[in-house]
Amino acid sequence: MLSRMSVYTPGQVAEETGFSLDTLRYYERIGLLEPIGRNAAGQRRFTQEDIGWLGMIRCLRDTGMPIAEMLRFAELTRQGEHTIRDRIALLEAHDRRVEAQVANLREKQTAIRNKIGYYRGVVGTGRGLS
Amino acid sequence: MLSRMSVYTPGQVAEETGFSLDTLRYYERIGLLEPIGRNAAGQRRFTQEDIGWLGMIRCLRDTGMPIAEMLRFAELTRQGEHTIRDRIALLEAHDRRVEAQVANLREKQTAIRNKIGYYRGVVGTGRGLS
DNA sequence: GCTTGACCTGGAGCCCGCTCCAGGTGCCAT
DNA sequence: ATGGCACCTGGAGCGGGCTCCAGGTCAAGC
Repeated sequence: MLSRMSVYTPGQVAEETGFSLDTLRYYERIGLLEPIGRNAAGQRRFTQEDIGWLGMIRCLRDTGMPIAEMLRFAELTRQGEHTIRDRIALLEAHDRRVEAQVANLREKQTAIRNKIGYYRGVVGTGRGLS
Repeated sequence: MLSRMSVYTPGQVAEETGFSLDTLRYYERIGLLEPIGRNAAGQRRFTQEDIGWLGMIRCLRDTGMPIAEMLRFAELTRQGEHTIRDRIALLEAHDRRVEAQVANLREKQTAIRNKIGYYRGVVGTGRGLS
């Protein structure tokens, strides 16, 4: 415990973010994370900021954004403040896709529930309807 | 137009269901569809029932069910009415996963919208906050 | 009778997003 | 000083779900 100055080992970050060690390394390799700081021995030490960024990545991934587009977002972010409007546009477009996703999910879920209801009717009466 | 007796060519089915020709053939190959009827020339002719089943497949796929599990469902269906309770259980379990999916999507979407709001604040005031 | 187009088959290939591996280094506790 | 463990690297491999291809068959229209 020599540093309470908010750095985290790969293991801790994996634990906290739910990404595997391999995935964290992979994301750094492809440039989705910018190069993570290292200690004297060459081991990664993540900052609070890295973890925040990983939180964003987690949101985008979980909502189905492909890596290529997350890379685009990462690049914009690296380019500084003059890209904020582009970032807003990107996130809004994504938000719309998420909305569509939810709508589709709900629609299909309704159909599945209808099927369940139909099956219940069949077992309920003890005789097949189709 | 020799048959109005409800059979459909692969092209028509692809059109209607949104599955590609290759995907339809693939699904038949792996047993997700049972063997599709053929005309004299060996070309597939889908029935209304086939199309109905494809509708179910579409629901399950769009809600993220893996093919392996759809195969299990297909197998149960083929085995007849005594598997209906199992089918209900399978669909209910899936329905719960869909519910969780939607909840997760909504949660992440909220975070994304917050980020958009934050970015708006930044461009709005013309000065960065982070 | 010839072209065009929709279809057929078996099998190879592809993309995505990781995941695993071998071989090696360094820190820490006993 | 020795063992164990967390970590390192570059590169290969994998699983899921299609997608594409070559080479061939038939049917209908010009």
